Amino acid sequence: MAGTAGRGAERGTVDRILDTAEVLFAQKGFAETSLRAITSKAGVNLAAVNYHFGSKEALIQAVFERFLDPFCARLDGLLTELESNSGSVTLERLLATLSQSALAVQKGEPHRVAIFFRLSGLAYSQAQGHLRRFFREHYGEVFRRFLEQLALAVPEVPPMEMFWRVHFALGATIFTLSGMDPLRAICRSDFAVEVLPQQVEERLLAFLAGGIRAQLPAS
Amino acid sequence: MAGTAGRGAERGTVDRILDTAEVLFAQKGFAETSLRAITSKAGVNLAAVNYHFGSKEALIQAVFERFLDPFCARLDGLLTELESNSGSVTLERLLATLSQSALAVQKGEPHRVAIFFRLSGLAYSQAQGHLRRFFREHYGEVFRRFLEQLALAVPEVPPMEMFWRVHFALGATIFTLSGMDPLRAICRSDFAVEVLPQQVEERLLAFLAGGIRAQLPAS
DNA sequence: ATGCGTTTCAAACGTTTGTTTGGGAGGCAC
DNA sequence: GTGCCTCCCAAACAAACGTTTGAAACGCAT
Repeated sequence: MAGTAGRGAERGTVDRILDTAEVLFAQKGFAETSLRAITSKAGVNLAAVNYHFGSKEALIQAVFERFLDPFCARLDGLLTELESNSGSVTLERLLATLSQSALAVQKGEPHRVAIFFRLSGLAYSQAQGHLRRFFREHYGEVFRRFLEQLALAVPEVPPMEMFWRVHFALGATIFTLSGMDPLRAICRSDFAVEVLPQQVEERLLAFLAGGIRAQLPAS
Repeated sequence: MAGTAGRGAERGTVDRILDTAEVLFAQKGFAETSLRAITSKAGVNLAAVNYHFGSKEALIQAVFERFLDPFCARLDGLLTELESNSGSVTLERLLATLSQSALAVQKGEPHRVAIFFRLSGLAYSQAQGHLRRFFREHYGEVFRRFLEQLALAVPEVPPMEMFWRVHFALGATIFTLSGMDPLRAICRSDFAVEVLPQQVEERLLAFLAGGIRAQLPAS
């Protein structure tokens, strides 16, 4: 076992593995991506993965940590900022905060946003146990605080109704953004229009706000 | 190779394989489910899969066909019914039609609805090529007709905007319903309330209608 | 009973998988 | 130099995978 961070000098083995793994995982899924595919494309030895990370499972978790740690740190900061200006948080502002946190952590590489959500979608549908637990333990607290602010912003929606609507919104986000590139390609061929990721984000936020504020069902 | 349908008498090998495969695929994903796991749990010989279906890929497609063929047939019928009553289709009615089609094809086994959507989600995120093509070729036409009716029901949303909102809605649906059971469990422990699948459906439809009709973004 | 097509079976096939091994560079302390 | 620790490498490992094989068992018409 060794330190999990590159020593700061030139791009080291650990980072080359993580960079390649996140792309391949996003393209083909976890089980469908072999360590040999990762290591050969990264230009490192096959044994390097088990040496630096311990196992394939640990590598998968490391890939997520590199995404989620800065994301949650950023979100955490923005949330405390919002909490200090008490009372005046709108739903739109809250959603924008969320997407800002996601965008901010990908410095200069917008295509990594798609990878980020693609991986999240895979984690949600493929995670048998170890990833689910990992998420809840590491990032559950920030999520709970976000829900608190959300209840404050939209008090007319009762808690349990909000619980479900948050998951509907989560689904729409992950699902769409994980297939962002193919969808933009369809849009290009069917409507002859080039749609920027930022415009997709605007559209999505409008949709989510409408859904969360929707009229309550009869029951 | 042989006929792909059981001969009508008692539950045959082919059906036992399909029944087991759909459950295991939904639980663990396609790549993570081995033919040995399927055949041993189904109580049939390992070679039976390759004998009756030809390959694992063909088995996956067969599982989807058993779900989607009746679903699309049902949806197709309901659509032509709506098309005859020209002009007066509301968005809510259209969404209800969709969910009716999904519910109707699972006679007496409501838990299969969850499996159905879980598989759809997996197909969307794991499909590398063969499944995507398969869907587009077999069920693209019905989908196009549904979009047509949708544009008629909500004319204030321009086509391209609607394109994105449909995929947002698709994401919310597949994502949530594929994780329906775990979410209901959380709801039970956090709110001490038992939520029926039908109530989830009502909530989802309200959310989707709100999102699709949401105010258009500034851009 | 004989023959034929269909289905089942245990066993083996060749690959590919994640992981482990033992040795050998390279850098730094002493 | 000698030791020591970190890292890299080619090779091998055992296990699991999808698929194929050839023979046995079945159903059914003749």
